[in-house]
Amino acid sequence: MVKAEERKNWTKEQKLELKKENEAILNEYGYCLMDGHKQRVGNFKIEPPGLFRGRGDHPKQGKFKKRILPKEVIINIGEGAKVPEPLKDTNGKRLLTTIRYGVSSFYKTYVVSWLACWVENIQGSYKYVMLNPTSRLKGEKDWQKYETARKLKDCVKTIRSDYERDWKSKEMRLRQRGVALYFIDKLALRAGHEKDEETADTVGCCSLRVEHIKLHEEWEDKENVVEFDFLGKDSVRYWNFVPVEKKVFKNLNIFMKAKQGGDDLFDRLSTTSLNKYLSELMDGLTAKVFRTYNASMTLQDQLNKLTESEENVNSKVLSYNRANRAVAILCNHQRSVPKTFDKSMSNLQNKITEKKKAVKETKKEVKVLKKQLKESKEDKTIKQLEKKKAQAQRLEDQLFKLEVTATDKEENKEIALGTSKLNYLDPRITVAWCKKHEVPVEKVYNKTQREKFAWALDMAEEDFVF
DNA sequence: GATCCGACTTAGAAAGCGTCGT
DNA sequence: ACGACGCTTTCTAAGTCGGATC
Repeated sequence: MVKAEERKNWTKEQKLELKKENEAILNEYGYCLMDGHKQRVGNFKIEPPGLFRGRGDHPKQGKFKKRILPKEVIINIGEGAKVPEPLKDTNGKRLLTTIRYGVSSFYKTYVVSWLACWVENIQGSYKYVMLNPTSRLKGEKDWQKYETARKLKDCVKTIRSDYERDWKSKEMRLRQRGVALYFIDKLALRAGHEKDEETADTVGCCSLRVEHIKLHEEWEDKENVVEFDFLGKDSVRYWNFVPVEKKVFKNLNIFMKAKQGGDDLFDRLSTTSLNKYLSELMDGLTAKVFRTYNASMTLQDQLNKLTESEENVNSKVLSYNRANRAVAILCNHQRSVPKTFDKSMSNLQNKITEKKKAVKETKKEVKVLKKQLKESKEDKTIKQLEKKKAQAQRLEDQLFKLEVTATDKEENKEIALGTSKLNYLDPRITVAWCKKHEVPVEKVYNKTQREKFAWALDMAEEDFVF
């Protein structure tokens, strides 16, 4: 392996050659044939050996992740498909790989979608080579996910009144389930499975411990406020003050009674039993469906609230980003402040100052021309004035755009929009909004996103309702 | 019913790369 | 031609969840 530092000093020719090499690798290994269709493969390169970098306070951080040998890799190919030529080591010895023909026929009643897999040595878990998100298979799955979430719309009312009823149940188990489900629904918390000691200490809804919440009867002129403070997925901190219904507040008091900080808040509840209950309420319903449902609903609501039909495209895009941001906040999608944030922000401010100056000056020039015109009605001056006016307008538009960008940037400082855009927001909402407000899709989706959401771009109904 | 296993989605950071001003 | 900057792509860890197994 060549160090990145060294690579920087390579000549243009060397860099070009590397690029060509990578292209050749992509062409040879980056695609597969599925039902006769050529599909992009996602991660077709095996993970190189190195130090394991867990996130947060991970007990196995720094452990050596070993090199995976060809014999450890299982390839899943169709029966009768051509077995790939085994790679050879430096001595010309064949490095054999396990081939598994149609995994479904072995012991499964369903067909898996992975192309290859191996077992990793840190947690002993499987790693898979799968298709790219642009593939037909992944697109179909994505569509299915949103259809399940949309189905929830029809029964969410009943589910909500059911869990509110459960807050008064005689059975503690049902009260806990009712409160937990309320959190999952209202706050878009993750299910929160039990985890072993070998991973960072993070929690979701069902695994919340007493120490993760504080009850405030009053907090900033609100009543019955629950303060959440815990580390969620990827050790991202969830810290939120939430006013809740009195019954929920009282129940939490009961759940916490006679418990230590380290005890489970919902000691009579497991993700398994919760999901089992949910699946009885609606086919395909699980805890995570609520996240998808509430995220997409929030986007749609916010777009309706924030978009003004008379606005120009830039303000509309700002509105879109704000709606997207509301979802990211709901789902707690954070990022660390980019290293270059302060610098790029001050660059932007400088640009704004300069543009303001330019606007001012151009307007002055317009005035001068107007004065001239009063004195002598020359054709030349009329033309000049028109030109100046147009220039002033152009500059003002540019200024406006810069100011919008600055607002957007500041509001986005510590919030990651990408995750919700990619995983939680039904793309058909976005596409319909773009159509309705005559915003080019390119303004809200980049190339990758457009490729991934090709299925929705094709459908493109203007009156789509999630 | 608890725990394990396998397959899949979701996640933030790092690396890569094209563009733009100098 | 060159480096800074910002967006895109890659990387792989960390979740969810259903079914098998203990």
